[in-house]
Amino acid sequence: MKYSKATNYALHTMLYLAVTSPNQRVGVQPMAEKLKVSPTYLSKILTQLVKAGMIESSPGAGGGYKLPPHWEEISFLDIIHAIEGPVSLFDGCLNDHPDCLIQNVMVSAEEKMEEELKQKKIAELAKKAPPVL
Amino acid sequence: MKYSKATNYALHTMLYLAVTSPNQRVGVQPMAEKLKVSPTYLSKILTQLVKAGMIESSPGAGGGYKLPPHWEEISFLDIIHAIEGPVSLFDGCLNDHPDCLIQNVMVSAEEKMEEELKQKKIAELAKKAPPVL
DNA sequence: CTATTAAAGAGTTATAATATCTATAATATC
DNA sequence: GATATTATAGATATTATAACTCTTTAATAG
Ligand code: SF4
Ligand code: SF4
Repeated sequence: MKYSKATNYALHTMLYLAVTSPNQRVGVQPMAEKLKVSPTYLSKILTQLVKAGMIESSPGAGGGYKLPPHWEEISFLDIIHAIEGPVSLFDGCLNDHPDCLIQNVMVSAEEKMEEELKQKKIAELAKKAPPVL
Repeated sequence: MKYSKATNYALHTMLYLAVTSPNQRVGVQPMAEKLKVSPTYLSKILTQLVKAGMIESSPGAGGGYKLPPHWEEISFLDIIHAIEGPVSLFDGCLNDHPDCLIQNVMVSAEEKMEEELKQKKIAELAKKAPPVL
C-alpha cells in the first residue's frame, strides 16, 4: 500500500519543469542525473506523462520535454492518475453484494483524499521556488 | 497502489464477527470457508488483529476468536493499520529537503482519507445487518 | 491424556515494480 | 542528403513484495 517510485519521479520532474523552465525544452538526461535514476527508465515514465497530456515532447536535436500551455491547471491528482492509472484502492471483492457497505466506506474515504490532491496544483508549489532537486 | 487482500480479509472477518456473533467465539475454519481462503493464511491475518487488540483469541476446544469489549469503537482505520502497519503512502524521498513541499501535500491528502476511515466504525455497518459473506 | 484450536516458523509461488538493453522513429543542423 | 541528437517502443532481466502452504509448537477444555 504505497505509491510507486514512478509516481514519485513523475511528481519531481513535473515540479522541476515548473520551477526551472516552464517554457524551455529540457532533455531527459539532466533530469535523470538530478533524480539519480537511469535515463531510459525515466524516459518511460515521461512517455506516460506525455500520453496523459501532462507534458509535451519533441525528438531530434534541441528536443526534449516541456510543460503544455495549460500547465498551471495541472494537479497532483492528474499526475498520479497518469502514472498509477485510474486506481481504486480497494477491490478485493468476492461476492458482489449489491450496494456493498465496505466498498462504500473505502471509496468515500478515497474520494476525500482525491479532493485534496485535485486542489493542489504544481504551479502553486512552484511559486515557492523550492529546492526541488 | 492498492490495499492488500489481507486488509480486505481483515475487514470482512471483523464485520462478520460484528454481524453474526459479537460475544460468541468462532473458529477460523468457518470463516475461511466463507471467505474462500485457506485457514492457515487467514489465521496469520487474525493473529495480526489479535496483536493489535482488534480481536481476542483463545486456543483449545471451543476456542476461537471474538470481539473485545471495546469493539464498538473499532474503526476502519484501526483495522487497516493493524494489517498494513503505520503506512505512509509516499516515501520516495531522495534529498531530505527541509519542509518538503511534495511530501506536505501527500501527507495532508492522506490525512483527509484517514479522518474519514477513523469515523467509520464496523459497529455502525453491522447495525445494517448486511449480507457480508 | 486427548482432542481441539491458535501461534509461529520456514519455505514456496505468484505477481508486480523496477530497471536495463536494444532497436526504431523523428527532428534539427550542417 | 548525411549526421548527430533525442524521444519512443519492445523485449527482457532483476528485484521486491504479496500471497499462500506446510509443518511444528503451544495452550486449553473435557
Ligand atoms: S461485502 Fe462488499 S467487498 Fe465484501 S464480498 Fe460483499 S460486495 Fe464484495
Ligand atoms: S522535494 Fe521532498 S520528496 Fe523530493 S527530494 Fe526534496 S524533500 Fe525529498
